[in-house]
Amino acid sequence: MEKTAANNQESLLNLENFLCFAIYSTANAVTRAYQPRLAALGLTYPQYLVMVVLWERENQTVKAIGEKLSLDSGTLTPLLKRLETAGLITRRRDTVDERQVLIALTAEGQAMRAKAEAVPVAMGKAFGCTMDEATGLRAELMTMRDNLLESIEEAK
Amino acid sequence: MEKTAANNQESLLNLENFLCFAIYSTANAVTRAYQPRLAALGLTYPQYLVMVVLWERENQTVKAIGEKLSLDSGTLTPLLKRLETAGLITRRRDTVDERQVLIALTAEGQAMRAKAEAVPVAMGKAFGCTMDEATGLRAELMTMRDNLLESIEEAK
DNA sequence: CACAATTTAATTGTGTGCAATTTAATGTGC
DNA sequence: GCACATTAAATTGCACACAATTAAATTGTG
Repeated sequence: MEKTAANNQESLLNLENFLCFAIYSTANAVTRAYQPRLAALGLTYPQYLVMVVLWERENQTVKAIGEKLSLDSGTLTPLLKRLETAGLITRRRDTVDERQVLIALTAEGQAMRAKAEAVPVAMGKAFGCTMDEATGLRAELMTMRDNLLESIEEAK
Repeated sequence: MEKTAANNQESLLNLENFLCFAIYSTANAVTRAYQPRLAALGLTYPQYLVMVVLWERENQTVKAIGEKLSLDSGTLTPLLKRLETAGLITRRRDTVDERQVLIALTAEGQAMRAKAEAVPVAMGKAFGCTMDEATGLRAELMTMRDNLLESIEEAK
């Protein structure tokens, strides 16, 4: 047996055992798998998530969107500008609190929702798991995500 | 009850129900959670994964590393150049097949392994799950990843 | 009410990811 | 043995992520 391989079976530094890599690699695969269907709408995967948040409720601030998606203004500001350029949303300063920027859907942005409904349906098959498995996995992941975010806060 | 919210309970377009978002968001949290500990080694999270692959076996081609991490040369080439600049690896053309580039560890790259052993141990707590939960989740995610990658290939 | 602390976005800079293309080397079919 | 396909990296261009900083508005406090 090869020495290096033997060492690694005992080692914690084994990619095969990395939960973090499983998450990382699956996330990359998700983005790639969605890409062809979202390209038909002219959206990237993160842009699609922002649109989903806006289809749930109009006139949200950048901060509110960021909290739901765990993204900061450094990511969202340029992304939202692209959605604005694409004619899907509008951005305007809140007249009551001018620190805030309110994001609203244009008619085109609203209209896209109907087409977007087909995306999760089509993608369901690609995941290759049952609805129950998906529900369970989602819950486990969200708990883990919250644990990770908490540990980041604690470290500050 | 608000109309939009009521519609969304029936809708598939509900962020709360998105397995893909749970994966995406957890992956972002993983990268952020690792960052402080990896910064002590001078590595980013993807750079750390490349180093893990190289600690498992020396003298791998860019392609071999890419297959293990599901990353292409567009991502790896600049990343590997940075690791080379940092003095952790060497890059040299295979003399037998000059299309290939072989990546090897420097003494410094080898030496970093000892420090890196502490990272998974420290991160284990941040995930907030048992070893068994982690093992099960990892297996489910890797299966799903393979399903997604397969569906991408089929679409071609 | 002055003024420091806080909050919200935007900006800057670095490092991924990935599609698409290019370049060079190797295989292959005839 | 030579055109043609295939393969491996590199390159180009675009869009995230995120740390760190900046700018402007609001809040809190004495």
